Amino acid sequence: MPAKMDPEDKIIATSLTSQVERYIIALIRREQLKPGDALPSEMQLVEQLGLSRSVVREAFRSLAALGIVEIRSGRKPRVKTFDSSVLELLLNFAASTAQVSLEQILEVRTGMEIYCASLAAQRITTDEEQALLQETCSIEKYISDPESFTQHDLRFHRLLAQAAHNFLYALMLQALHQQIHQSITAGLALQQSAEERARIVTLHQDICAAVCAHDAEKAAAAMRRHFAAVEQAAAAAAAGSQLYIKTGLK
Amino acid sequence: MPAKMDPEDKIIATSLTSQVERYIIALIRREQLKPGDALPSEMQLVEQLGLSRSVVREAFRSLAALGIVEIRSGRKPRVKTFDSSVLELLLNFAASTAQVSLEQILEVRTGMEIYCASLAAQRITTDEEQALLQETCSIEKYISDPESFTQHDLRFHRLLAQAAHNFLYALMLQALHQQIHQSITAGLALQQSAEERARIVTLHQDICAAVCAHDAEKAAAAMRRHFAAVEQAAAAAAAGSQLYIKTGLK
DNA sequence: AATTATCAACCTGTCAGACAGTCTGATGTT
DNA sequence: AACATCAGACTGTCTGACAGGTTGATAATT
Repeated sequence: MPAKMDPEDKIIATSLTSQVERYIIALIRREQLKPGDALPSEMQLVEQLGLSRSVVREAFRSLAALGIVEIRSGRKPRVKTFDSSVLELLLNFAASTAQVSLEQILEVRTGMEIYCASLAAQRITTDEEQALLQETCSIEKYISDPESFTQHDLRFHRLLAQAAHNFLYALMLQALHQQIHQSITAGLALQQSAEERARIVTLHQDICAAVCAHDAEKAAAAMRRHFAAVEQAAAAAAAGSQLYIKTGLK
Repeated sequence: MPAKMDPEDKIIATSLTSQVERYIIALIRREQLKPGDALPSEMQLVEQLGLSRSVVREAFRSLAALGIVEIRSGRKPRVKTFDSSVLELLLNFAASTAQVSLEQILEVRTGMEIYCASLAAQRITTDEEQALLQETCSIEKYISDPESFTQHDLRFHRLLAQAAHNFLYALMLQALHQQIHQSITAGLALQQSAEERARIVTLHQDICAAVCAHDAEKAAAAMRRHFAAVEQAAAAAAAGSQLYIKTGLK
């Protein structure tokens, strides 16, 4: 076991596994490996580093958990394409352990979506305009079906994030959306009334129009109005449920 | 840049280790464990689930990589307090493998900071006002020392995130800041001229004043101006470096 | 009695070897 | 040239073992 530990490293006191993690990350960076590229197999690294297989295995599994590499039985580990799943998992966990509240998530989403709308207005392509228009119609069409309505609403916002042509925005918003959607289906969030949904349709049409007109200012303003309405509805719902609790009336 | 799911996700990759991961997460949720609470030891879970120790170990290490649990030699695993380190690691990796560009990070930061400023204006406490004011002075004071200047600039924005009283904002902005700071120190980002720094000081003073005056509108507007300036400087720097490359002149 | 020192039990970190199931690419067949 | 087959490589899981860190109760000291 030629695992030479410098005494100076004891301050960091990192486990061998963590060191191997960093080694692999450094390897990816050094070799400029791209998503899909193969990494050394466990045994190759074992021989190369003179460590036991457990250590190398755990390092790979940790990186897999972070969504950095992909490991599947029988195949060499590969660099993985980044996606929102890890972020979703973390957000989900943070929310379910009450370290982060739904209000906080919604606030973050608000800030991101407003700016995202103005970016989308500047960058949207004609194809994306088509898709956005169609989705806006779908939202209106399914106004009476809360389930589909929510579904199309989320899709609308996802299209907008794509139109901003910023991968990180699409990624983060996707994670936030997923978390919010989950809260909604769990009945933890606002139940929208028909009037509220009608207003939301109008607001979405405003957003769509502004974005397609490449008017960043108007798009941001419309999105601001949208989230102001959402916030208002959420506050009303919270107050309403309290009233319901207090009075026992509907 | 599609945020679509791979069709290979159709069947959940259910290795035993992944199942144990989910089991532990479910356990934390079910028992409503809070950060710092102890989890079952490896051996306890081994007996409880009738699996080998490797499987349980790898599950714990994966969760540790995600920042969900904390494992240290000799001690039982504990639920960990959420922090930005995982997000930083992921962002750092995404940036270094060119899956995400610095511009994209900066854009996300822009959207978040603008809204964050308006939230801060509504929620800042007098103590936080004090700290913000002091930091604003520090920025001005160290205007001639780029290193300290950047340091205080980051601190200013961190204080603002705290004043917004939204843990998620603080968390995400911290991760974005760290990544941007790293790019700056690596010389990958803009080198600010003295005039630019002077302008930034003014803009920070504007932000500070608006926030302390509890004027959300003005705070957002000031922050927008700030990032418009940053963006402009970045664009100029990019054009300048291109010019430098092309002409060989300074 | 209060404080400190000690130690045993528990726990994680690492190593070694083994076997089963999966995947890939080369080989051979049609 | 297209296809079927198969050996080799690779990961998933299990068992057993030992070193070293951590903790809390017990014993020793003041």
